[in-house]
Amino acid sequence: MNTYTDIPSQLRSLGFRMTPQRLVILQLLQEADCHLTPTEIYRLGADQLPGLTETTVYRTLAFLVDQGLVMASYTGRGQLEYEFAGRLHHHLICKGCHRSREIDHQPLADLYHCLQDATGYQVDSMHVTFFGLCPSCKGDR
Amino acid sequence: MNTYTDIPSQLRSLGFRMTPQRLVILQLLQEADCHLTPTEIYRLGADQLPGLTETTVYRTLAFLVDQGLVMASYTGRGQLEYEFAGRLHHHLICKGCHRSREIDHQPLADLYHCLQDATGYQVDSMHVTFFGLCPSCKGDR
DNA sequence: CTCATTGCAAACGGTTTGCACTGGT
DNA sequence: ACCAGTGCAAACCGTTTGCAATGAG
Repeated sequence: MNTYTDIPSQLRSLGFRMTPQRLVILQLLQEADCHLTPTEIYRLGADQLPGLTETTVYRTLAFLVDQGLVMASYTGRGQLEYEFAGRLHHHLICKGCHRSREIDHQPLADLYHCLQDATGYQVDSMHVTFFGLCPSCKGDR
Repeated sequence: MNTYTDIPSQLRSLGFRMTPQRLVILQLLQEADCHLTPTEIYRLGADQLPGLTETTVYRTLAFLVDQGLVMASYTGRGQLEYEFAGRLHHHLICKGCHRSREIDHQPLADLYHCLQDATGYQVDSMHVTFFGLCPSCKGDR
């Protein structure tokens, strides 16, 4: 996976530039322990880098996803959410409190192979989101 | 599961009403062999029932999801997609051509139990979408 | 007749676009 | 100096809301 420090040179070698905006957004995503929406990234980013615009946030996120540095997922909050693509893992979202919990990739690995064999698809979305009710919300319903 | 014909009385017994709008939208979803977006449902529905509005489509879909008659899912086309909640199945979406393919529920059943045991969550999202490349798109990349 | 449901119009919020300017290399 | 990347403003599009009118029961 990508360590943080070699990303700038990695991008430069491909003809891209490392700008303050990209740095701030990458740092935010790397330091966050949860998904962030474009709006959240814009608010947090504008604190550190006044003048940052939402346009740039969207363009930067699309760029980082293209480069495989960031992953997008939909967890039901209405906006896509983004996170640093560091580690293979998945999410289990509570429909009650919207809190999310990580799931290790291992239990899904077999399933992926099984799907590939059965369908002929090259299953490359290594990020799956499940929905359910967490233990503390289970009682409420 | 729900057969189509008993839905009207099912809703009436709960104090709701069966309107032409709800009927048309239910029929569309039941006859479609794929997911439909609110916009698609509006266009198809307005053909059969002139005067139908987008507002009504959105409200009706939310209502049908509440009643458990319809399921929503996000497949990456930007809008939520809806389908009749008849059968337990999942989807595998091709990132190349956006065509989708059904996956039987069986291979995932074990995984759900496994997740429930490991996390304590009551996993109730019985609809998962995977992404990948279909056999014919695999060559293009 | 009543109240759930609809239509209309307007607001809303997230996202995208065009274009001139800026700043990384 | 060049061109990738940004800011700004406006457009865009899907979705939601308020309110009066409608029509299913």
